[in-house]
Amino acid sequence: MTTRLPVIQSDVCCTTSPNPLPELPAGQGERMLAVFKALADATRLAVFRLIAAQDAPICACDIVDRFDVSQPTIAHHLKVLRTAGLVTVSRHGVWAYYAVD
Amino acid sequence: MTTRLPVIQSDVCCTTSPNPLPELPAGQGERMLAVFKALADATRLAVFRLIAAQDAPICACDIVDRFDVSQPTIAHHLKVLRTAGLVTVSRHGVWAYYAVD
DNA sequence: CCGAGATATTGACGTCCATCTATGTCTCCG
DNA sequence: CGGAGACATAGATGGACGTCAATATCTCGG
Repeated sequence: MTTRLPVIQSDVCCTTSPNPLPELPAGQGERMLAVFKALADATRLAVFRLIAAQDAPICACDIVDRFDVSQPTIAHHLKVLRTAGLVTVSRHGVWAYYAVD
Repeated sequence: MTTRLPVIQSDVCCTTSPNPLPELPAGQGERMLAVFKALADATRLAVFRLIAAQDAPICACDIVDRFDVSQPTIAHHLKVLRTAGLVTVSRHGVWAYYAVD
């Protein structure tokens, strides 16, 4: 690990000014933040990993069965994952099938 | 996008049972969650991206200068990033230099 | 149509957390 | 040594969010 020391002038912490924060394409910063927020909850991360582990879209009721939280909570988490662009939903009759996007 | 339909039996939402949630090596689930939590804040994500954009470790004071939040808030964010294993700190005298881990 | 069931929405509530001010700790210089 | 400055910590506070119960919406079978 090479440091940038030594510091020649004693009244400044470093000789070279740091690089600026790199710009991101329009909307990409918000997208990235939304993805991290979506996966920053234990339940929601597990829901996403369960969906990602499937070979085919998984029914919402099967997701509800596998967690100890209520059905509205699962529905809320699925909406967050959908808004973040992480999963897609396709409805067939009364059932909703989720898959990774 | 191929769905798993049609459903033959009308009283169940799907014919095959979903795959279980895959197991992760010990501690890896907590680590992954900690990383997502650490990057799930706008300020903290920007701090991390600023550190990652450098060619050499960056001084903490240079980070403070680049954001509109107080010095204790930056110190708090840096501690979260450090705890999540995303950055490392090396002190030289009174200055602290941060780099990606 | 009407009832049953699957999913989504609403509103309330408790907890977590980002932020601040104030203060502590540590290092260096005169 | 003592003061100044860089960074960390402590405590308080306001807002964000995960969760639930209740309810709405939608679809299908009888």
